[in-house]
Amino acid sequence: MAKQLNIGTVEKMARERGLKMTPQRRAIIEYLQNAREHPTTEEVFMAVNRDFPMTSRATVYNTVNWLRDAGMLQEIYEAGAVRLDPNFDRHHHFICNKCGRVEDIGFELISDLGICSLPESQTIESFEIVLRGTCKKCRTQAG
Amino acid sequence: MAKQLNIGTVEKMARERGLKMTPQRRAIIEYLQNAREHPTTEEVFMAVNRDFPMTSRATVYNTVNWLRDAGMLQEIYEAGAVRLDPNFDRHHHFICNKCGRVEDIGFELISDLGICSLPESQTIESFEIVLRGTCKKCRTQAG
DNA sequence: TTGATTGCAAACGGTTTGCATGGGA
DNA sequence: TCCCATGCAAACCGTTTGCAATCAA
Repeated sequence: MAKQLNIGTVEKMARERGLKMTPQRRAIIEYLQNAREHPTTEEVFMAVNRDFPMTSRATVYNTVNWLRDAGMLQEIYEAGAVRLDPNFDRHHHFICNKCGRVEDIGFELISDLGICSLPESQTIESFEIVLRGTCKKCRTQAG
Repeated sequence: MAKQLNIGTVEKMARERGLKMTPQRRAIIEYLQNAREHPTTEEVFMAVNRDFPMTSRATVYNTVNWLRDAGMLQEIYEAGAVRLDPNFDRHHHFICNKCGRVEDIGFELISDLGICSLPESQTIESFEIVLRGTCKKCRTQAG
């Protein structure tokens, strides 16, 4: 099972650290745990306020940073703004050159990364593969 | 030989497109073609002005965007600001988790990327591997 | 000569901060 | 009750834009 942002785990973590669960935080986490589109913080802000007014931008940023620092949210740096990924299991990314959509690629789908002759000047702790190309939607639209 | 930002190539490209070479552009390109540290635009601005006052921030951004659009400069999106990479040959990146330093990894040093079972919903045009860990400097300092 | 490029300053968009009010444990 | 969290607005920082003056071709 993939490690995925989950409100139960967040509540446990909050209790352990003496932090509080508020309706705003719950709404943000509930939106993020189902988000498949790697939303920006602005998109989270708008979506949450559609369902649960009023949550301020500052609260969205606070909550997102809190989750990120706790390792429960991955940030993807793209042009313009940071995108959020509730999947914190090891995985890779596909970025569409046309529309900018970011898709998760399961870690197990790419195998045999042969690091054959890296000079030993760095200690490698993790790696991620960023694939770029055209997504299904753009490919069928462009013909 | 790696494809590397080079003032001769830029001059040729400028001539072909009817664009002008100015002292400011020359200074920016000369700095970038020797830069090994993946500078931010702000760092380019400061370095160029140390040697060649006065070049405005706007000019640095214009020139960088022009080179990027011509495919002669790669941008690396990291937290905070975009970093610039005069190496536009295929290569991978190593990012230090401690100091944030970005190092180039030769494309040929990592082989055998086995894409074994990608669903065929995307067309892959390129890929880049982002390695994360501790760089030599931070490793020896931290002991 | 002439249109691309420059410097400047203001605008812009994403993110952070300070502070008084409000609310969860 | 006691802090933590909230909303708001201003600040911040990287980047873009508008404009008049300038300069490479």
